[in-house]
Amino acid sequence: MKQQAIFKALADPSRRRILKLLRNGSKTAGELAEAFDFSAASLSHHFAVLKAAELVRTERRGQYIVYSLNMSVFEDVSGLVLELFAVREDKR
Amino acid sequence: MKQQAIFKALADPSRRRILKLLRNGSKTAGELAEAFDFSAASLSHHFAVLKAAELVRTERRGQYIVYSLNMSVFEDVSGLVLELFAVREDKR
DNA sequence: CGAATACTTAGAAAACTGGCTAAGTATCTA
DNA sequence: TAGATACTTAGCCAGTTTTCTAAGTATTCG
Repeated sequence: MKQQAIFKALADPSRRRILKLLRNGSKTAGELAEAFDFSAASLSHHFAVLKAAELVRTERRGQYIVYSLNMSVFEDVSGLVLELFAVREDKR
Repeated sequence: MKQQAIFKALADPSRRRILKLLRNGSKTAGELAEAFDFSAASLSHHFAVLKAAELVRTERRGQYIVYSLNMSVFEDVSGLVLELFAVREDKR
């Protein structure tokens, strides 16, 4: 789990919006792009950041690339947040 | 609740470390500074970011300034994370 | 094969971040 | 009141991030 990559990915509002758009199911890059004003290239950059954090997974379907939430990282994220506040002996 | 301020504040590893240091109780700016290598001024900047996100509260005690976790925001943060992944009708 | 579609990668500019030093404010103590 | 202590604020600089356009890759279809 790439803690820093995850928090960094979540720091941008557009990327959080992408995650929310994916909550109800996978979407192609193009479908996601419809929700945003900036260029496909900029979107693609955001996808890359989300992928680096393993928050999303991709799958090529013909000429399309389908993005979906990586739910297994969700637990990691929840754990990280808990860890920030939960009282315990310092581990580091 | 300042969503963007919260995610931005959590994006920096030093700031997450500050939060962890505060889990077991309040600390003065000076006590916190002992855990870091950089200048008091830089630390102070990080404190300001955490305060802007309302993740910490401060209280002056004589010449010291005491920092403590603002636990009431903890629920907000958890909620924000849940919201990113939980399936539901898009609200925005 | 060649053109069209769907994305990504590269490279550059503008804005933001995170560090520093120096200077300023608040409080205590002699 | 003067000096020391504990922080914060201001201003600066280097490195990162976010956006764009242009160029490149993968896949489909005629």
